[in-house]
Amino acid sequence: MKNREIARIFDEIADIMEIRQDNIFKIRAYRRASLNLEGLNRDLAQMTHKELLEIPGVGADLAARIEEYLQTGSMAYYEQLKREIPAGVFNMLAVPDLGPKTAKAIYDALQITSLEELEKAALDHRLIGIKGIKQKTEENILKGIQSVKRGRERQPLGRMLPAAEELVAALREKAPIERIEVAGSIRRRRDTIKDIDIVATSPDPAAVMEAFLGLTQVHDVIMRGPTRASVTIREGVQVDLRVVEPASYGAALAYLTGSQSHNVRLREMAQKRGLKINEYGIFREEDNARMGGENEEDIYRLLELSFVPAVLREDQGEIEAAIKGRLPRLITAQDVKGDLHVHSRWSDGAHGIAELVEAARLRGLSYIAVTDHSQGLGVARGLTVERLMEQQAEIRALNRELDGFRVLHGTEMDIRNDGSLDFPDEVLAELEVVVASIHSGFNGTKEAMTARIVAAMRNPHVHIIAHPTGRIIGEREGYQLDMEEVLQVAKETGTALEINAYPLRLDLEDRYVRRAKELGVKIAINTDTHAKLQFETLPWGISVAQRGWLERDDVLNTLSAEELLKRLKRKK
DNA sequence: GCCGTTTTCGGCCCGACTGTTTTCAGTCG
Repeated sequence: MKNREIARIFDEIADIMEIRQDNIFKIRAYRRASLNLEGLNRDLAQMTHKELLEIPGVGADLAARIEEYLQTGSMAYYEQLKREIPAGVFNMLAVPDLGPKTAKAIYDALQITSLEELEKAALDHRLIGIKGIKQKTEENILKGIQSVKRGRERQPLGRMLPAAEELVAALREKAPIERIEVAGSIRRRRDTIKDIDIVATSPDPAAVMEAFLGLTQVHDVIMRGPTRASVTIREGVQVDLRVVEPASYGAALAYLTGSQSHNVRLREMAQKRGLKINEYGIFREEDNARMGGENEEDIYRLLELSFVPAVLREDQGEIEAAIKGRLPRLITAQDVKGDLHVHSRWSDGAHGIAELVEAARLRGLSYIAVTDHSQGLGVARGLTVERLMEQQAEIRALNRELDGFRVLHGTEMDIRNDGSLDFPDEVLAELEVVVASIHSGFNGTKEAMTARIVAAMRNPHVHIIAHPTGRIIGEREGYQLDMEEVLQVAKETGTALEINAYPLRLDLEDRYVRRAKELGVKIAINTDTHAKLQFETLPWGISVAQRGWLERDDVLNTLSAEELLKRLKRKK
């Protein structure tokens, strides 16, 4: 998928134009388009010209550049701009706090062409004396180079949300705090996170700042002011804290939650109504009278918009929907009645089926499908046909004893390297829920991997494709897949795709979830539980579903067990 | 370069913090 590449190119074009001191609004246009492409829920390569023009911030010119890149693999305008600017200036922009102005000044003075040369120049104190640079700035540039070397990859939500909640708990303990919340892309539940944003109110803001800077997790202080401080924590992740007056809490929370594009849109709308939105509140332009800001709802109300949940704030059509009052009624965890992907001790799970039932009941579920691995997956003690049938007998016996809860018998069947399935049709016909997935041969070509999944979906007994891309966030990329093809065949065959709620999977990705909804492809939100505590991960999957605009009826396992079984039989 | 329940031309979100400055430019989010 070229979306990220093109987003990066637009951002680099903006960088170069900034160095050239081009028109600031033209630069912003490229930045805005870049942001929106990065968060886009569709594969650019699959979109028509008309659809490209519907992307916020993309007009005729940028659509043409996107198409040029998709067709030729390069963008003439970008290549030309890059030739006009020395590589040295460009390379320096990677250093935090070193922007286009300073980079150009350094280049003009020293003709530096790489970060290595920049580091050497800083160590030799040759930067001092260049316009606006003294000792402190030189030191900061050196620090910045170190942080570039360490790298600052986006981190999995699965690790950053717990880290953020730990910081909030520590702050609550050490300082007087009224309201406090994790904001930013964590609150929007993006699957990867760049930094942690926290907003708080307190009767003693200075005490909160002091407590924050003194937390044991804090590794380095980047900046500190009366209302705002930035630090890095162990993992090299940046944490920003904002402390505001209670009357500003909602405005600050909205501001820090973003996305940036969403906020810019709201501020533009406010402007047209003679209002001004900042992180302190929403004000009337003429006399600066405060109209609201204590709660986020004030902002949407004053703009005559439906309240937009944080998970939707990506400037991907939610504002248009909020104007018309047509936002989705997002699915909640309470809507989910069962879990269709659960492992027991029969294969690689840690608990017996009865224990799993008990745990699922406590979570408020009324059914689970036990889907242990199939025979081909030796490492996970996959079940032979004989063992599968023994398991069926145990589940039938258990169901006779259960009241108000049902165990469905299923399998997580391996899709073999050649696209064939690990159980024959007559065995699959015995099962109530057939989940199929790939566990090996991840290095196949896009065509081969797509063909494997498609072959599985074309089997009339396969109900759900589990963790469709196989990715583990921060550890391994998913295998290559033509997701549009997969989605089309899912629609055609009536096969559901899984949102795997395991925090490091979150696979299907949100943008494909939204595409699935557009096409009418059903989604199952499953925990892939291997130990009973893992039922607790359901909310992670719900967040992905919400980011994909899903409502209750888009999700298979919001049905009762009876309705579900009826639905699943329809495929055969 | 984009965009339009005031506009197809003339606008374009808003503020904090730092370092180097005697009032602000640069950078970031």
